[in-house]
Amino acid sequence: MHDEIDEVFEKAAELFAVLSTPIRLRIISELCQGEKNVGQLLDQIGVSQPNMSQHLNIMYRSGVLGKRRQGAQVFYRIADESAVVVCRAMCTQVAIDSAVT
Amino acid sequence: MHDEIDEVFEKAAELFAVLSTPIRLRIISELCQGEKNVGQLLDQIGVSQPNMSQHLNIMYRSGVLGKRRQGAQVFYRIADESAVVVCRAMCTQVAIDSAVT
DNA sequence: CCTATATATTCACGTATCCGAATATACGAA
DNA sequence: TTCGTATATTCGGATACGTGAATATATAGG
Repeated sequence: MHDEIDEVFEKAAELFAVLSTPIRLRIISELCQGEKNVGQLLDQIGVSQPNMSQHLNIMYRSGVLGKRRQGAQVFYRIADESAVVVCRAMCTQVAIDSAVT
Repeated sequence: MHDEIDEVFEKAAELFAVLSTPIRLRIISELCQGEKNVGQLLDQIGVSQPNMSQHLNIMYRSGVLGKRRQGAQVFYRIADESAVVVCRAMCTQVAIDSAVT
């Protein structure tokens, strides 16, 4: 029983870690507008191409993003909508706190 | 404009980082049942006393927890309910995914 | 004041993370 | 096949994180 709970906490913690850098939150935010390829994301987010690739890979492996190859390009999309819900909740809360302060 | 958004992402990412270890999620879970002092938390969670103190301090400084001294003991409580909402959402999602798998 | 208990802080170490630079792979066009 | 573009991987260093051990502080009771 406690093992299962701990396992849930373990996985949840890993997912929180995936969301714990502003760059990845920005990527999620961009992809909320719909599928985009790596080049398009690079245009929007100030980050080197290899670094972008690494962030995308981390989110892909964690199941937050999905991807699809089309010719030479790779399009990424939100694969786990619940992650978006969690991000929205957190960002909304932070924004409210900032506004109040 | 974009600076403010980035600032929100920055702060949200920091909060996600606070939630990115299973021990801290367990602490939050315990404190959802109500205020507890450090000794009580130590009884429930297998972690050394100094380590517990550090995790509590991290969550306190980030605003997730509040604390109150009563004699020799210090009682911690949830201070940011929205963090709990976010945790619940994440843990629920993870539990559902596990169940489906 | 002295002691015991409760909690916090410091230090040192191992490990993970992030990033830049360089390189590698995949695909389309010619 | 060769070239150019798109994306991925690897490697290195710097920095941050989680933890245990030792120590420090705070409070209550005698």
